[in-house]
Amino acid sequence: MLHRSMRFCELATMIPKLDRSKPCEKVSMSPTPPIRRPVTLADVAQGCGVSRATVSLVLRGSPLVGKATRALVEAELAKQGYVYNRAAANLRRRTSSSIALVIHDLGNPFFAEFAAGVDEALGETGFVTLLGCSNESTARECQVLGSLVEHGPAGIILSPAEGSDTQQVLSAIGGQTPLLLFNRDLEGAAPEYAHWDRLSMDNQRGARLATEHLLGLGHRRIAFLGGLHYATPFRQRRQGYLDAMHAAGLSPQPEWLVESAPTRQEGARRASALLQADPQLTAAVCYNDAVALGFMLGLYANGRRPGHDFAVTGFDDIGEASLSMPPLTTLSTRPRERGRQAAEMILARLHTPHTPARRIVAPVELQVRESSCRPLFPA
Amino acid sequence: MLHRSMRFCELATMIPKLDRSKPCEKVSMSPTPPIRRPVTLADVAQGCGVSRATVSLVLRGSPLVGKATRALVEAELAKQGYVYNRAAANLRRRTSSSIALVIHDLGNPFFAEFAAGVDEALGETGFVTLLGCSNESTARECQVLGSLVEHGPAGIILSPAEGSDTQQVLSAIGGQTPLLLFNRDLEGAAPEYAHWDRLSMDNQRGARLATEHLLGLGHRRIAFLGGLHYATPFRQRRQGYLDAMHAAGLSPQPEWLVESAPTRQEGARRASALLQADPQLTAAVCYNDAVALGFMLGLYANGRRPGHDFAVTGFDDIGEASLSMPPLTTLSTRPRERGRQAAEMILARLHTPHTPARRIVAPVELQVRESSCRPLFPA
DNA sequence: CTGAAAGCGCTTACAG
DNA sequence: CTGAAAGCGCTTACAG
Repeated sequence: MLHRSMRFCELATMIPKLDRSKPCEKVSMSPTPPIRRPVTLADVAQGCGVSRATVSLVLRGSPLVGKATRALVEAELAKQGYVYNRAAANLRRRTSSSIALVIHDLGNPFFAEFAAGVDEALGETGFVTLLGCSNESTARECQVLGSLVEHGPAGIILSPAEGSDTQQVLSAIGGQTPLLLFNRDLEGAAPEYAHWDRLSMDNQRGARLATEHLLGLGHRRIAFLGGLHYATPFRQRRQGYLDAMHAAGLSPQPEWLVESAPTRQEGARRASALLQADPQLTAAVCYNDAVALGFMLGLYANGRRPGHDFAVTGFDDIGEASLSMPPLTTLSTRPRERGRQAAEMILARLHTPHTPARRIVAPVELQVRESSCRPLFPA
Repeated sequence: MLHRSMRFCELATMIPKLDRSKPCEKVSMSPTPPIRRPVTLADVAQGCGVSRATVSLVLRGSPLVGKATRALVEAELAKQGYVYNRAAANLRRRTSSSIALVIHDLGNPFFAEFAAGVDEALGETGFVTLLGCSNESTARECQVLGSLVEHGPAGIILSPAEGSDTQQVLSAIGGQTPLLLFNRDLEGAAPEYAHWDRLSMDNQRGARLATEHLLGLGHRRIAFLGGLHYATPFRQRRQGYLDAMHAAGLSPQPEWLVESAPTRQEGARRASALLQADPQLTAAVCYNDAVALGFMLGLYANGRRPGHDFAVTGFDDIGEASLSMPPLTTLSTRPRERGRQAAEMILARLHTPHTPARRIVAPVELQVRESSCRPLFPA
């Protein structure tokens, strides 16, 4: 931790000093506007002949200050174009008005939507989002956490990179700041830090619902496509699929379980192989909507018609499945709402720091399309 | 502006005061770890019997401090788990280590990738990203800018909401902080603020290249699909299409120009109508990859085979077109690189505040697929 | 090479 | 109802 601090402090020396100290000598021919020292409370106070304290009280809407004085000060604030320096106020009050949000893959629209939800909810409460992207690297995650924590966030929302563990995270943030884990768990569970809140999706139940839906339509040869085995959500979703199959007395064939990166590209690429491995397949549960969409394109390219001769369902992590193409019956995870929920959880933690950790598993909703097709090949 | 400040100041009173002042009375049975007052330079200084100044010098890597002292201090820093308070340092030094990033639609993967690029490049320089989402609302954009500017960012990167104008933005940020406009221009050009940097994509040339590519393959009846007329990039892209068509001596039919929201849903929905309006169409330039992908699905659903009997090209804003389905010849805009570029531009502005504004139009690259098809219906 | 002191822009008891 | 003063956690000339 020492080294981290050191490194970032040294980085600070690279940051140019914005020299706003000397009032600008206005050169009339210069087309660029002069850089002025930002106006402070003291400037405003002097401008209208009251004390800094009074100006501060006006700003904070205190009832202690008289009507006339208030009007005077407000006019002066507007006139000088005063901008509140929240960093200074936070320092003095020992408060924070920011929350750090560390995302392992912002390029993934699921997490982008999540981030938008977090920011939206925080903004409504007067908090600001400190963004950090780890790009699925635990090393970068540590750096980013270390850097953000120096800005004194009141809390951290972390969607951990694959493989990041409790000790790493802990030593990066120092154990003072409340943390909320989103979507994934950390490795190396350390029970003494079980006070971290958690928010995740009910992946297992969702996959079970989707599989049961297909079984209910009469499908028997159902594939589970996409996702990589090291990801927690993958294991949970696959388990839900297996649960439903086993409960129906079916043994999924090994070739029905196909791992792939959770992308359209891979979904599309797997279609031919899957249809060759078992031409009798009539349905698939897809790991997420990206895989499902790619798989649908792959089906088309192989002369199949999803929704007519092949049933596809999948998790609608990203919102892609809400595409108006009918075949997909989807499992909705509503990432933006999850973002708002995460924001509310971490803010709640600030008011009640000593409450036991909350572990929320958000429900997943099956949205059935009319066109969900029955199998062409009876079992 | 006054009212804005006021509102946010009042919001501040909602922010709970993290009372870290009194050292925790450790209750041994409590399972939650004690909240300690964060350790400061003074604590460390006292802990190893040097002055605060010395500790500060050690942190900042100054050569002025002796080897032995340095080692002593470093040990103490590690022992106490010191976390640098960058806000305090920034206050004292009158510097800033953050950049505000305001995005009108983070759910759009193009802007999510852009944001990731910004954050990546900023992180490498020791800066932190203050995120704000305007959700395509100019009112929220003003709020968000007002809130972020109170945190004293060294610069602002703004991807403006549709319809936001110079005066609004200016009065929200106060005219002191350097600003970079990404992707869109503001309405109500005010020449005195022409010092704002701009970064956008060469939409017109890109669309022209794509159209010329199709013309070169022999296509004559080419549609331009998707996008909404009020968006600047739409008008630029459509203009590029029109330029190429006119240069080839062709007059695009009115029914070839179809506006729609830039989504897969709309792209898919427009396919049938477009094929009915002119069954002789052999190719389309799509506004972006979302539209193109939806349109491809729509073609399949209408019994056409993109890449075989219909040529599709489009802007690959989002990276969707890099889907391994062959039909799309794409125009790459590389949003993540644009993000890095924006970060570099705004950081450069800090070193050279009085340089004239830079207006960069990033090139767009045509990536031709082998499978680009020739028209089935000769002109 | 190290320490005492002033100050960044705010807030907040405490007098008056 | 208003003002003088202390202090949040740092940095930085300036002495020594």
